[in-house]
Amino acid sequence: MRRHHPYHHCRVANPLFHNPGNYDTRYSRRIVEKSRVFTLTIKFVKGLFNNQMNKVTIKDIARKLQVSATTVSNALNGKPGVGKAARKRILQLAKEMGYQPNYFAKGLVSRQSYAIALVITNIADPFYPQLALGVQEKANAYGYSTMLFNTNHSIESEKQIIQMLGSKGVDGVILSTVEQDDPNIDLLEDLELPFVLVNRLILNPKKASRIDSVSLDNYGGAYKAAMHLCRMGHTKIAIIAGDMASSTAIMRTQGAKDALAEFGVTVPGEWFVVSGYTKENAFDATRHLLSRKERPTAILAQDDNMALGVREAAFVSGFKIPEDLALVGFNNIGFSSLTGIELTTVGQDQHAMGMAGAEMLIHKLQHSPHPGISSKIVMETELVIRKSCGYHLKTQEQTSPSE
Amino acid sequence: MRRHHPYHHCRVANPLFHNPGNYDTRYSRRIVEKSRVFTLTIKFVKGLFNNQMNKVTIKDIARKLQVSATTVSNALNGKPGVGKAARKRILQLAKEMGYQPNYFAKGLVSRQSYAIALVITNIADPFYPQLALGVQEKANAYGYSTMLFNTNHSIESEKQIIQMLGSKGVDGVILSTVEQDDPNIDLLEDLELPFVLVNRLILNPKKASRIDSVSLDNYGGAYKAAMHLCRMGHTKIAIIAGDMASSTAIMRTQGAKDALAEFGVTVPGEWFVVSGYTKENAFDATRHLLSRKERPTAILAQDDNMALGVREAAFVSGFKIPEDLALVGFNNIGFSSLTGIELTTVGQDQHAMGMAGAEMLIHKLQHSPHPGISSKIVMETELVIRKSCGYHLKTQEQTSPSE
DNA sequence: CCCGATAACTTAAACGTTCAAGTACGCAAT
DNA sequence: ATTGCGTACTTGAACGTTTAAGTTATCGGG
Repeated sequence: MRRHHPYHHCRVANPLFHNPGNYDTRYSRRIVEKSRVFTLTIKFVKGLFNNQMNKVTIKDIARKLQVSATTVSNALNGKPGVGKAARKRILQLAKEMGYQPNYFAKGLVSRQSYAIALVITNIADPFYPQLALGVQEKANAYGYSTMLFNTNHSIESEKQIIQMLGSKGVDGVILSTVEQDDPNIDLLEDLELPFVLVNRLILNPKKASRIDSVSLDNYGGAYKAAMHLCRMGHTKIAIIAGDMASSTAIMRTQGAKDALAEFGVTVPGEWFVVSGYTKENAFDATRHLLSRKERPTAILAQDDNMALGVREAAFVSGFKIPEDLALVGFNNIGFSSLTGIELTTVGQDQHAMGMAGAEMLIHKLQHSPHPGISSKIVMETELVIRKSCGYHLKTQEQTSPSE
Repeated sequence: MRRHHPYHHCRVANPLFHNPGNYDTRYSRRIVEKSRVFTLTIKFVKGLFNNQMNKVTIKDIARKLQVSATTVSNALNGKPGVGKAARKRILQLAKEMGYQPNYFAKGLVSRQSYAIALVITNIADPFYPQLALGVQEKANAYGYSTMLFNTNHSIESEKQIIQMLGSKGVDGVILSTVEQDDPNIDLLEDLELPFVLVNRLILNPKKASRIDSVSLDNYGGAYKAAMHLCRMGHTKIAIIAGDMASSTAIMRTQGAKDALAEFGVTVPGEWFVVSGYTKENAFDATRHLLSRKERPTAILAQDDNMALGVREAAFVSGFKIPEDLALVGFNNIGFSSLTGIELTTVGQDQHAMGMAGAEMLIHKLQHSPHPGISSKIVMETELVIRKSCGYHLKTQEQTSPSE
């Protein structure tokens, strides 16, 4: 007996086995292009559509109970000056009538929205969801809600977002800037919008003392990672950076170079590549890197996403990881621990970072005018050694020449 | 020459080579526990800390130009009834003084906040970031901002969020419910908060006709996936579901079972496992499944995360994928295409889904009272065949017995 | 018995905007 | 010259809440 439904003839799309080098972002792109939506609009009858919200206000409650609006307000907010009996009746009736305080009226007089904005480069980067979750959990715990904005690494778009926030009524901003010494920080200061930086650190000494931040010990993390490669005997090491504009990239580069310097290793110019922050960018950069005559034996990618791109490029170019090429990433995103990937990387706790950022901002909002104090949190990193660096194959480590 | 800095003695943490079976979420947990933060508080001098915002208002502008507030308002909003010269002067001065409209006052009278809420189960699930991005991009394009909330699969927490939203002044809600027939949908209706469902579909016919949604063709996707396994000759197939409460899981299960039924295959009770939505849940479930005497030759995981858990469990139990066990996932998250993972899965376009949801909600908000019309969008899926199902090893397919 | 203090309440203004209803004025048609 | 009308503008109320400054009534102490 044959069932009838629309999926009977199941189409097999883009069978990758026809395409053995299967690292392919065009693949996902193809899906995107192909995805169709079909809409069906259903009519139904509904008695009367009541568009205007017949919201119950404080005044409605006051009228019904023959008291003043102020008394109702005080009762609802647990303020003194309301008798026990009256308070009880008011709370009771408010509940019955389904009273919901009007957010706008409240905000208009109190000048507080209990909303904060989280402005990051891109929520689809696996680094950020955990951070966003941390921010949101902590904010919620304090009664704040969180608005999310993505700058897509564009200064211009960041500027627009911040300007918009100025009149959006958020109490404060948690920002992961696009660039080191981002001009939009000045904008935030001009707008007198309280903010903290997250995953970024201001290096400019003129501003640094003024600006709160929760950052990562990127220097130390990269130092440890590079040190590790040196100890494994590598001297031909390439670095693939996302950009050189953010404090993150600057510190990671510095940390790596300082570690290498201790072993007397330097990275030649053509082995220091600034590729952009995506897997695809790193893929292209690595293919190029590996096509030359002189090849590195190890690559430090400044981000796990990029490391995954390096990995794919190595495979496509016919190199094995770690046998032919050692690879170290940064961030310890969820997938780097999977069997077959086992990426050596530098770990941290994005969730805690988000929580710390939110806590810091809200503290600032609530205990506002501690003039002249700024605080910085720097979070520890941890080198997570897996198989992509080949450590499990080695029997003996090099020691630092200086030790 | 020895450089001095705090990272000289670089600690190597948790070397996984001591721990060969390295699938270990305790691993990341350990990092979380270990992550320390160190705070340094820096004092600096700042002239006078001006806490109260000396915001410029419409009245300030009006006073300076000797016109009424209404005229200023009209000029700024591009409304008619303002002379050319006056309009120009007003706009000019507003810019000079850095006028920012007060969001609360505006909202109080217009009853619009131009903010929508996106309520999902968990932003850290790789399914959602792309969706959130889509929502946010579309919302921004219409001048709306997006608030993000996570329910963590808890009905209670979802309820609290929605109740809070009632007085938070959002114009509408995009919701990915925790459960099929979620009681909080009634709550949203009671609060008269416009909403659309995303990644969910209401099956209950009494409510379905009233509720807007953007969902996935989960039935069709699962059907295709199961069909594929059958065509490859599998008859011993297990299904690992996240839950059986959401429409997603219900439809995926139904689709798979219908496809299997066409080949006369049924899934015995102990091979249909409801594990929970995480990689770890699926890992445990699979270990249990594979420890029995009678084992399936293929597993349908209803989610790529879970499929990755299945994969790790298979490796730990000593089985190879796809040789010993075929594996199919669902969602086509970014990492399923990596070399060495190459998960066969069902793809879709989360970004487009988010855009469609936002578009639908905003349309609803702006053309509000079309009484008696609800719309549903069902998005297509696509079977993405990679290596985890063993298709690349096969030479011949089975044909459906009914064909 | 009166005074001052405290508690329970009320009044009215304020927050910054929009909106409905007005006024004033110039200009064209009668 | 009067009417009518459109344009440029003003006035005052309204949105729902909080808050400062009242007004009563009650009570205990001297």
